[in-house]
Amino acid sequence: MTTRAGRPRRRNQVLSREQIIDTAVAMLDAGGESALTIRALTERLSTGSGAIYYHVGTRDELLDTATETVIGAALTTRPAGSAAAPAGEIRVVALALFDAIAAHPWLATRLTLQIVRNPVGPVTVGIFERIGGQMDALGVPRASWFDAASTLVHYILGAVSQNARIEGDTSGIDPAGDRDAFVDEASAAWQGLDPEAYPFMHAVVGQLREHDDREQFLTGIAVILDGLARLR
Amino acid sequence: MTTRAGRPRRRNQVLSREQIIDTAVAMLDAGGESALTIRALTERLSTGSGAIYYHVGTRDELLDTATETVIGAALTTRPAGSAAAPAGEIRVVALALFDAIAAHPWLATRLTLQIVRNPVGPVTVGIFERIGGQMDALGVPRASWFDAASTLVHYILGAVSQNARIEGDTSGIDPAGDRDAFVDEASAAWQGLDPEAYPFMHAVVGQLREHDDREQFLTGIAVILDGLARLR
DNA sequence: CCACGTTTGGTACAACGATCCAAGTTGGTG
DNA sequence: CACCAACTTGGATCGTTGTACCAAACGTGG
Repeated sequence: MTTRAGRPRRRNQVLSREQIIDTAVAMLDAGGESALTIRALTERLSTGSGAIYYHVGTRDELLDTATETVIGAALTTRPAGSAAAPAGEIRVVALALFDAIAAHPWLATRLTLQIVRNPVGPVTVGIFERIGGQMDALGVPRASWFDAASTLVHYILGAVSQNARIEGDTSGIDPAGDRDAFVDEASAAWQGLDPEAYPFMHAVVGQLREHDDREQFLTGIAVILDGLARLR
Repeated sequence: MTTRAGRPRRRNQVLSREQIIDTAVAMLDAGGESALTIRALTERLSTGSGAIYYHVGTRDELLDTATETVIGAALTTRPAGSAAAPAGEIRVVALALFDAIAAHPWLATRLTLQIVRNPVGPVTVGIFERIGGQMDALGVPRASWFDAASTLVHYILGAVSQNARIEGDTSGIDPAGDRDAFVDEASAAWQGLDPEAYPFMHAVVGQLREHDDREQFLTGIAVILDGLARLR
């Protein structure tokens, strides 16, 4: 019970970097990106802004770090347990990202922002390596590996970002109710469109009501895998 | 040359809504999202903030409106000239969006933000209708229309957003030089990764150097169309 | 010519991110 | 045991932002 440090706690460390990041993620989850202010963070941690900047730097760097932390954790799911089929491995990674963004909707914009500004960071590289590593076993010719992996990554990140939902308040105890209300509103809006200008939207409004986001997401992956199979 | 109004200019109208939006888009193109401040906008238009809020509302609404304007303009390319092949029509729409985001990089985050917050708006509906309208001619079974169109839209918007490039300053007279420098930096970073932990990144670093964004984007669409052909 | 709704320019305020600094804390050293 | 130096912390401060609000200017219909 003494202060013997299992981890290399160097000198006086009342506040840790991980603590700040975890709190930031919690605040982002609770109220979205606008809820993470330096002031609110210092108040919740009972500290000053100096400590925050000392440990994690600027607010933008904190958001990047939070993104890397969450995505990194999501990517550690099933670190190649028993060698599964390559298609299955891709599905596992894709669903891990899908669930991560469902739990942390603020990732929707932050993820693309990070990919655009820093395509060399651990987020992009980690996802790409994990997906691309299956190209060989998938039978994709070596010359098309980059194109094939890019197609999958673009689809996965696009679908995952666009499926994010932003709830206005934290009173949403029933997530299914939120989703139903959202689908109701969307289908009502689609139905109200001009049928002659938007024939397709009217044709599929029924499928909108019945579809399952997760299933549709996996269907898209299956479609792309089918398409990739023709590349050989 | 008198003040005879061709369009219904109602009363005293020194400042028009379109003027504000066009100026906002120009400022966004020049310096990114952070460059569009109400103050800078009022200064450039030689007016006050009251006029801005009267015409276009809050800053967030202005950004949404700017997004709708740019995307709407991009979607009017080839409003069904001569009935082309459905795959060609999809390519036209996809490339229009690709070029739009290349010309306006700030769309990368704003587009997903708008889709997430308002999936019923003209942006989402316009893209969806334009892509989905080709499902019938493409031979996709009616029951899969929604899934198929969603797959395409998710891929297109994902790829297009992730391909956006944000330049730091406006001194980039040579866009090709910017791109080469970017690819050089990225490939150097990929090369510097641990080859055992990231074998795939090392395997495709050569393809990264040689690839063309636009071609790769179209390859992905072709892959998905191939996959959709198997749905029948 | 008057009156009233429309449009405009500017002021004011609260909140934000970031910088800076002085005080506090701790482990090692003599 | 005393002391120093580096590390860590909390808060005060500054410049900037979005936006609510208001009074004057404007022009059109009566």
